[in-house]
Amino acid sequence: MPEGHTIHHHARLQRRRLLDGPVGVSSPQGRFAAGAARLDGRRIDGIDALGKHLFYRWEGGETLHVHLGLFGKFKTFTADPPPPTDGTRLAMTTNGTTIYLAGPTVCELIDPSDEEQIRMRIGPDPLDRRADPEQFIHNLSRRRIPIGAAILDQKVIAGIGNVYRAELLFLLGIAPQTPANSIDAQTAVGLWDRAAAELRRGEKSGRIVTTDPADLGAARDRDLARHERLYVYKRDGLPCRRCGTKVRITEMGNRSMWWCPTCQR
DNA sequence: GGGTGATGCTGAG
DNA sequence: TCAGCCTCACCCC
Repeated sequence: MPEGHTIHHHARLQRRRLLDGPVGVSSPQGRFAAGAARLDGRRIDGIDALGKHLFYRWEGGETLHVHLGLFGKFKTFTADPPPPTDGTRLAMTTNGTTIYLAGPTVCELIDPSDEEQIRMRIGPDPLDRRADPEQFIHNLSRRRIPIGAAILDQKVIAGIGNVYRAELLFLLGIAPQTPANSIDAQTAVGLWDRAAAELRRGEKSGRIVTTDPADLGAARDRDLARHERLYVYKRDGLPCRRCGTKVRITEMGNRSMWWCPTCQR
């Protein structure tokens, strides 16, 4: 699940659940046992999301850094949590809410200089109100790589993953092979604005929906079936929803990229 | 019950 | 460029 919208979604929900009182912390799997022991029983003062990174501010000055990677998942229970699975790295419990974290790439305590380094190496996050779109435009202008590879690079723009990159380029009608530095400023601003809008939409529901429900005879995003939510992602060989051309798949930036050769020129 | 793939990223070579 | 790492849901038998 984890692109930027997921991370911000979890941050928002967990702020609501976890900031109320002392948090019981453990590591059922054991791989975060030492960290859990340090945090157990303390309060959380705040939870920040930046791109695909989560930062938990614990009472006493500790910062917990979590990155879900490809497999990481949070599970939240508001009553009677089941026993944690073998892979549960972190369990947090407060006021009847239990949150399990399994499969993260990163779950570690960091100090301010570590956090500074992480912040230095990621680009502007469209879900961050203080982010500067000019920085994104500047970053694009300095890369000769294809736009399809550039927007997956977290140093260029933070929070975009493989689903959003394919969908955003389709929505903007940009061929993924277009060199990033040949994108004009107006198009780049359009891309930024659309990224922000789509990520906000995904953040609300916790799922990625880029299609227009009205086009598919539905009233709301949530009424769409799974296969109706996206324009091109994983739809290779199927007709483009806009023009009927077969959706293509190409490798780009080590990942599969789906696009419509007619709509994206 | 086994095999597989996935919305990510790093570090070695 | 590529192997490696994290875990689990889903498919097929």
